Amino acid sequence: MRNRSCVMRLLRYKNALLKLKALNFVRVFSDNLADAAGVTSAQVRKDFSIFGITGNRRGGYQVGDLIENLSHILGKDKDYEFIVVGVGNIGKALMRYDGFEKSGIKISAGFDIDPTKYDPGAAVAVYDLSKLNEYVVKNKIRFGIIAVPEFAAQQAFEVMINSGIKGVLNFTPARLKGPEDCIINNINLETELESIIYFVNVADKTGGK
Amino acid sequence: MRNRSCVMRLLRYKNALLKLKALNFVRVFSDNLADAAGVTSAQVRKDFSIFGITGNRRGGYQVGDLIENLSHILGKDKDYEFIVVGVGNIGKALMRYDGFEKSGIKISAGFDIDPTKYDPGAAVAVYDLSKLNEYVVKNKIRFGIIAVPEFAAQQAFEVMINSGIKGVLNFTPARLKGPEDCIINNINLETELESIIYFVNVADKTGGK
DNA sequence: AATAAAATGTGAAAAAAATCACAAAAAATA
DNA sequence: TATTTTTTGTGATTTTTTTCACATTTTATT
Ligand SMILES: NC(=O)c1ccc[n+]([C@@H]2O[C@H](COP(=O)([O-])OP(=O)(O)OC[C@H]3O[C@@H](n4cnc5c(N)ncnc54)[C@H](O)[C@@H]3O)[C@@H](O)[C@H]2O)c1
Ligand SMILES: NC(=O)c1ccc[n+]([C@@H]2O[C@H](COP(=O)([O-])OP(=O)(O)OC[C@H]3O[C@@H](n4cnc5c(N)ncnc54)[C@H](O)[C@@H]3O)[C@@H](O)[C@H]2O)c1
Repeated sequence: MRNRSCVMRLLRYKNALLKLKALNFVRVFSDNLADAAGVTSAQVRKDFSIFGITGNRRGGYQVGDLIENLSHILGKDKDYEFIVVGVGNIGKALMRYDGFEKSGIKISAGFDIDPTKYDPGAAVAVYDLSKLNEYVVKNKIRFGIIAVPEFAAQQAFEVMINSGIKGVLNFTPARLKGPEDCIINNINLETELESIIYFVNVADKTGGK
Repeated sequence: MRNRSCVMRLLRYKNALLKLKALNFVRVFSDNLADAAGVTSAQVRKDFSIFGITGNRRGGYQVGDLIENLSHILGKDKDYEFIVVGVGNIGKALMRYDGFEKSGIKISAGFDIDPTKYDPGAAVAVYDLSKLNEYVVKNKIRFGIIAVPEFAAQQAFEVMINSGIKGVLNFTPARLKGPEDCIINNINLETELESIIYFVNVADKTGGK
């Protein structure tokens, strides 16, 4: 099934393959990909089977072909632009990161309501939130990142949706409500840290110190 | 079962409950929590059932009791300190964030190999990586965050493990290898964005025009 | 006090995901 | 060319997770 975790695995396979390709690998086996992605080889083959990706019995898979196949399935034939709403700690960290390019992702602008954040001349320009609609429509942006304080998240989201954005990565703890056809991925750093605490505490109790 | 997604849900319930408490709510029903966490009410009750949390038939749950129960299960009776390794874009964003306190989380120091990052006098001090062991041992730190470049991730991880750290949040795309008893949570922002692209593209093709 | 209404708690059922296991194909070897 | 070895591809099986559905309990109402 084309569920989230399956797609996340495909992305991991693709990243592992890109590294193998950089090392001039030509062939790869499901076992290798399994190790790289932290799953079983049967899982790798099953995932490929679901998406109709085939290899060569006894010969494994051609690295180049596999990357092409996965890139096509994952819609990464071309580059995609994201905007960031909320140019604070997280927003800035994302805008300054130079590693997205190699994944075909570009952060093309930031938006904020704090005038001290505006910087239309920067490498990644920062504009007033009121300019978002115009910018998104003109540049046909379809993806955005929400990095505003929690209380402003739903409002920022609605501005984005109304401008035509179809997919967002939400860093706030808020659970956004919007149209069915908008994809929302949530990252909650607090709960990530809290879950680590939980599992370490459990290991302490059971695994015996 | 006490698996990751179940624990993540409990954390979401707890966060929703803290907000309800702030609004002076006394009672809450599984339906309310379901809405807040984006799951079904049966899921909420099943989760509680697994952990032996009970409410009052017809009367729902007492907000205060529930928070206490969940906090106990989730091991959040006291505060926990994290260190950050790699004080770059992401590392700094985390160290400057002032919202962790309310979850009982404190980022107590940062470590880097770049001398220009050292800042022992800062609100959250930044030290040379070589000081990590001493600091972690002395302060009995058990949790850390990895925000170094990918190539340095495994090395940084090993320094942390050897100092006694038991749980890490890893922002690099690297798949860390270490002892069984160390908890590793991975956040891969690239694949998060890429998966959004995938699902929006799929929705485009199937869902409509 | 009897009846009705509302919400929990949980086994049973269903759905989803992962693993197994092995025939089929391809390559290597004899 | 025949045999052996290796790895894929996938139906069947198992495991895990979620949902269903309803008896049970509690509160409210008459
Ligand atoms: N920084 C972290 O490490 C961290 C950790 C956990 C969660 N978060 C969450 O991520 C989000 C962002 O955190 P942060 O630390 O970057 O916050 P921040 O306060 O540093 O930045 C928020 C930015 O959003 C801007 N803003 C406020 N309202 C806005 C609006 N309506 N439209 C556009 N911009 C607006 C502010 O001017 C500010 O620049 C928060 O919801 C926070 O809860 C952050
Ligand atoms: N910033 C983002 O938005 C973003 C997005 C996706 C992924 N990531 C990943 O997160 C990680 C951090 O990204 P960033 O943008 O913060 O990087 P960065 O380059 O801004 O910061 C990395 C820091 O780590 C330090 N460092 C290098 N080697 C070290 C070592 N061995 N020990 C201790 N410190 C060391 C560097 O001096 C630097 O200060 C990277 O692995 C990156 O792939 C970041």
